[in-house]
Amino acid sequence: MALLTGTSTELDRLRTAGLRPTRQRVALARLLLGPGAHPRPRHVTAEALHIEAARAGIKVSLATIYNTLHQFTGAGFLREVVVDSGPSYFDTNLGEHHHLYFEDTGELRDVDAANVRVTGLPAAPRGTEVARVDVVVRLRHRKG
Amino acid sequence: MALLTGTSTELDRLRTAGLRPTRQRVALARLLLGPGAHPRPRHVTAEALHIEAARAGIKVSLATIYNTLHQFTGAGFLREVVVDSGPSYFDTNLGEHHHLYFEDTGELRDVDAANVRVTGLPAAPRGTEVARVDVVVRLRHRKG
DNA sequence: CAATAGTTTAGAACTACTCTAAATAGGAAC
DNA sequence: GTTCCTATTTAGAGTAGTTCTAAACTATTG
Repeated sequence: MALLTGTSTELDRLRTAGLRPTRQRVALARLLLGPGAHPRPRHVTAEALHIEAARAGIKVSLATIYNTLHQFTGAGFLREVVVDSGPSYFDTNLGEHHHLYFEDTGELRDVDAANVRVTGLPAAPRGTEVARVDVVVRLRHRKG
Repeated sequence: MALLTGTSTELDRLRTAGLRPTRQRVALARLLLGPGAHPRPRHVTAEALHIEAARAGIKVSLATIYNTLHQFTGAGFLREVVVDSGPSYFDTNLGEHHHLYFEDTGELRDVDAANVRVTGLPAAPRGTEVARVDVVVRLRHRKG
């Protein structure tokens, strides 16, 4: 009874994405994508997720954390965000959005793209298409 | 005579910025910022600059390349751009501008900000100010 | 030109990942 | 269930990009 409690939403999502629902993947999917897991949207680093998983009693190596984060990104469950050197963030917010980046703390906050309009950008050059337009508002502690 | 040829513009810029005009810094300033050095704007990585300097007969260690790039950035001679994991780019374009990023090749191209308008962004939260708004258009090879 | 403080350097160290090859574990077939 | 096969996981080595350290060097001041 204990093993199969809870919805198997995550299990189904994994299977649909062609990912075998292993213990590690299911557990990480619950942590990141499960209902009421953490307040979302979240911006998690591999290192942070590794620690969080360990605290939750999930035994998973760092290599698997990286593999899984990339597989989830490929499957469209997450979005990778790089704003500066240092670790990548994986964002659970899949909607169109941009970011507020606090340079002093490294904190990343979402900005719904619904209200934001970017005009005057050039057309995509021949042979290319726009994958995404990222807007990052870099904030620093007000001086003075 | 040979040692002091050329304008000493770079030398003065360094001094004004409080940077002692050492052989290495002057040589790198000429490569990056000097008139007619390379077509500009440029997006150079530390590694690429190290190789370029070596080819130009400038003996400079990689550590100094990194130090100098950061000092130049601090002095406002360069701007650091991070678009994905991998090396940082240092941009000689100091005007307001955004970037086209070719995901397949890693190429970075400037977009003059004069024509671009970004509206609907939230105000900077209390105690912070906007350091910069970066727009990155991510391009990929058109599929299909 | 000597003193001194800022610079440079080689090489070690470090961070954030990725790879490798062996062990493990889903899941289909019986 | 048991067997088999392949996907997955893992520890640990390896790598890229960058920073640190402590000693050697050099631009400037007196």
